Amino acid sequence: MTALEPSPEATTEDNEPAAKQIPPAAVARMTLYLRALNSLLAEGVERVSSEALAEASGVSSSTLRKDLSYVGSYGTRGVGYEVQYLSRHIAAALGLTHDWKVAIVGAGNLGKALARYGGFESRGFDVVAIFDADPMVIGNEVGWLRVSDSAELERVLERTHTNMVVLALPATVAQAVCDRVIAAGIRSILSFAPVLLQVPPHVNLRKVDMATELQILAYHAQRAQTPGQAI
Amino acid sequence: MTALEPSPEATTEDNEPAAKQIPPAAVARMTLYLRALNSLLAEGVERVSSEALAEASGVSSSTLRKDLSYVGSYGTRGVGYEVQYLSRHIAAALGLTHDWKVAIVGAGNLGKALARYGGFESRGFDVVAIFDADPMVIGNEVGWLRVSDSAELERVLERTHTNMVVLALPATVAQAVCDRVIAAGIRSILSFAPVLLQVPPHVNLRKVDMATELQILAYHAQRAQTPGQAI
DNA sequence: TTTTGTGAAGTCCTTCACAGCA
DNA sequence: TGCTGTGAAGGACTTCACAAAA
Repeated sequence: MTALEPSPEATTEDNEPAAKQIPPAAVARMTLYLRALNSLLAEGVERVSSEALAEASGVSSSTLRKDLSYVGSYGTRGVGYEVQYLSRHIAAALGLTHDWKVAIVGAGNLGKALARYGGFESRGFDVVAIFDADPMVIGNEVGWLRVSDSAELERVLERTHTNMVVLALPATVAQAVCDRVIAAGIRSILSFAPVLLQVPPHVNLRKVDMATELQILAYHAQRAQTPGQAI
Repeated sequence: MTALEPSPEATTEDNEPAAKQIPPAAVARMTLYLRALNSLLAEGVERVSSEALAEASGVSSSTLRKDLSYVGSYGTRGVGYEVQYLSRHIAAALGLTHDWKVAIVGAGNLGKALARYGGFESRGFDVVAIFDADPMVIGNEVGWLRVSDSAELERVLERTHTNMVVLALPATVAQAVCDRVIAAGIRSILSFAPVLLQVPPHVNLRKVDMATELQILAYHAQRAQTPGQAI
């Protein structure tokens, strides 16, 4: 029991939850290990060393072993890791045994692309609804779904048991919709809106901004070409 | 060979920032400051304190001031920062004075969505081409562009002076296309393919994986709900 | 007086190196 | 013997706290 905590004492009356915090950087890399493991599994590989898995994931082997040590010791010294066994344990540690129902808010170019993207289902996320406020768009088919009216947001989120929301909205309306989604009880949000969203502490918000990514690339590119440049 | 080394001091006197290495985490935040500053500019705000800009960017004021210190000192003690002036200097530090021509490879759902997304142009990136290998897709209109044949990749990249490429491809073909793009001389790549890409050291690669983002959210969500759970 | 810019302290993450086990 | 698991060392980033400047 409580295989997730490497911490020695299973305290009786502890105010803090037992499971230890995994460093954010390690959590992000876990998803890489999972992807690499599933890829190996598809190739029929049964065992893998930390060296090989690290290379397949694009990290150093010491980083890999340290990361795995946060979730437990599932390898065999002198041998390596059993691919399927390790994959299951990482998935469990990440909470992917849970059923995740995802709703997309915004049926513009990006929202539709996300709804049609096959990569979610295969990794344990069910897209169960997509919303828009535009009467010209409401009711349209997008993949297997039909666009719901944003006015029905709360009702549909509840009916579909949605527990994750993706915001694919223009910056101008993102905060207002975000507030409604949170009021409806959602605590996990992935936003593609290029704007800072204010959320209460119990809500988990992640942001993806494509223009930001290009800007970061620009910095490195400019640096490689012209080392030293003022305005 | 590029002079990327973080050489401590220039041999001559150094009043200027002198192109020092900026920590990656700071570079990422610079894009937030830039976004916030441009937003303030649009509102007609002329001056801003580190406290206010930090709040608008979602960081602490000490982090903001430390980050700004990497690119120079553009504030006035006791007063704050002039919005436009600071915005220009950060843009220059990020290399956004350069003209960036972006090509998108893959005209599926995501590729098309990216091509039609207006947020790139407004932040200094010109989308100049979009490619696909499917004869049914080649020639179709996407936004202001027409889908080019992947077979013409090298020729079109050169003709359009592309210096950044976005890969919006399935995992299976991403590496092959990536290799071609690099052979064509591109050194800045943003990949949306859910696979580890192998690139030579002089190439700058950034990755965005939407399923990964959801998995990270899942970890935090599961943790908030059920503290301690085995497989 | 106000607010920036920055050494120094503190915290978090990565890498090292080897003990521990199969 | 070979490879994992992990304390300890080393670095990188963040926060603190205050001197410097307007």
